[in-house]
Amino acid sequence: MKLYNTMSRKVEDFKPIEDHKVGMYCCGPTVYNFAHIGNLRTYVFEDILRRTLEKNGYKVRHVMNITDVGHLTGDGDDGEDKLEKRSRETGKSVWDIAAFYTEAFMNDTASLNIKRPTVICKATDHIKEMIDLVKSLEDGGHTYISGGNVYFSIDTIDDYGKLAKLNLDELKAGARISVDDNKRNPKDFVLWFTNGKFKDQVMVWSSPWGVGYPGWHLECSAMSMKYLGKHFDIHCGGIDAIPVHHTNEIAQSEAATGEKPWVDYWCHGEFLINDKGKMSKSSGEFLTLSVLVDHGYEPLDYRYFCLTGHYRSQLKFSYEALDHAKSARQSLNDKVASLKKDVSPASTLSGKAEEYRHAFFDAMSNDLHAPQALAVLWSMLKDDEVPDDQKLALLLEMDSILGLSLDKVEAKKDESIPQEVLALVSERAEAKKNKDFKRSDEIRDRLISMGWSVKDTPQGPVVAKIL
RNA sequence: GGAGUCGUACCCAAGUGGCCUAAGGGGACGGUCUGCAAAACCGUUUUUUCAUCGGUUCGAAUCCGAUCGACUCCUCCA
Repeated sequence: MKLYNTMSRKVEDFKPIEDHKVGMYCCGPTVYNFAHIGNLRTYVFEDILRRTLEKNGYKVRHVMNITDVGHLTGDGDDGEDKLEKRSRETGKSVWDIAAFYTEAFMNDTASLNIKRPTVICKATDHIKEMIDLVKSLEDGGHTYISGGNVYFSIDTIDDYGKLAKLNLDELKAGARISVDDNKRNPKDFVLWFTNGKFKDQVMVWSSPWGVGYPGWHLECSAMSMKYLGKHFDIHCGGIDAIPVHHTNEIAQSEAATGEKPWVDYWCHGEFLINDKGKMSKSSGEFLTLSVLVDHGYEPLDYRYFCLTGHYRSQLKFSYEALDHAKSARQSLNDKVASLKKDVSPASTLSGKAEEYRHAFFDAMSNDLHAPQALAVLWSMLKDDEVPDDQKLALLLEMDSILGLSLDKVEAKKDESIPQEVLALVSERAEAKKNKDFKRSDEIRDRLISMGWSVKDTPQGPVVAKIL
């Protein structure tokens, strides 16, 4: 399979460190608020990546962190911890805030049918590992203490910024940001903050440098290496993480272990944007999954919507576009339901079906070209040369990557229809037989007002709940 | 100020030198079917057209340049 590697800026053949196994680390959420649908796009992308790897025969160890501490609202030491800020605003404890939004996040991802990572690790449970990492950096001469904080000195390594292809001289010259006077180099970053910066900081731990809390890049390095080793296959995140977060992770991880490369493949998801540009928690409408649900969409409509664009392209969100995805998914589900009613999935595929199967999985295995794969799916559905039982079998197999829960779509049945409705339907059939169309239309209108639609097919009337 | 991405038919969105007279979905419209609808199925919207202008090439949506427009990053952010 092929994957685009941000480090090389090329699509590369994927070769794992160990045969048939993949270690994959994904930057998780900072749990000070709900995730918006832009955040969630990245987790859908990572889920598709994981499922595609699994489909290609790899056993995937998928690790994701929960950032429940130390994520500052600003750079340097002038920002405020987001959790503490939220705590102050709401009157709840930081621990309650973290627990609440962690659960909300897990619910969101579950409803999007995102597979649960193999390991979910919280930053606050790994302070010791972070301190150890700082210690080894200190032993290696990569740190200095200034203004009460422990900094990583990027001038102690010779390839800082390689992931983002940063030109350090130009950055300095064009720097727009206020430079922290405590830093020797403007791009140096804090490994450990000591206390005394903010009053009433709740989340603090003792360390060799005093009571305080970790810098926010530290957790991903410490936890990924704890669960995946000093060298692992894939590290994922949003593209915004490239220039600062991932750049700093690489710097501190490779400096700490002395091993390069730390990670073989860097995979980044592009942004979801709207008319005004990037979705953000601070400006514009704060679109969460539950807002979409309130508007009458199902979470999987949004998942389908994500699949219609390539993960490395910006995707434009609008309710109109989401409606398209909803309609498409509805008709896919209808197709599956009617196939399930008529046939059982074939145990083997042949001829044309096998060709579609290859086309689909080739598209997915080629840097996750989901839109192409969907096109293959639809062409296959419309192809009369593919028998229905093979269509169903292939759809279900495709869904192992798409994750649209096609396996849970129920075969078309009349079971859950109330007696009252059934009685009206047969009364209408009787009226139609007697050509009493006035009466039959009355009944149809009444059924519609009750929330049921009637469709007259060659096989007789079909009743369905109006959604 | 610096770095980079993108602009595809009504909408979303693939395609990144010849198999493109541009996938797929959505919408709209027309047809079949129907007492009428709905659903389903078929067709049209899509023959030089891929922001505009110019260039390279036997050949460009795809490469190069300019222009216009949109966006992202360099600052917490998926």
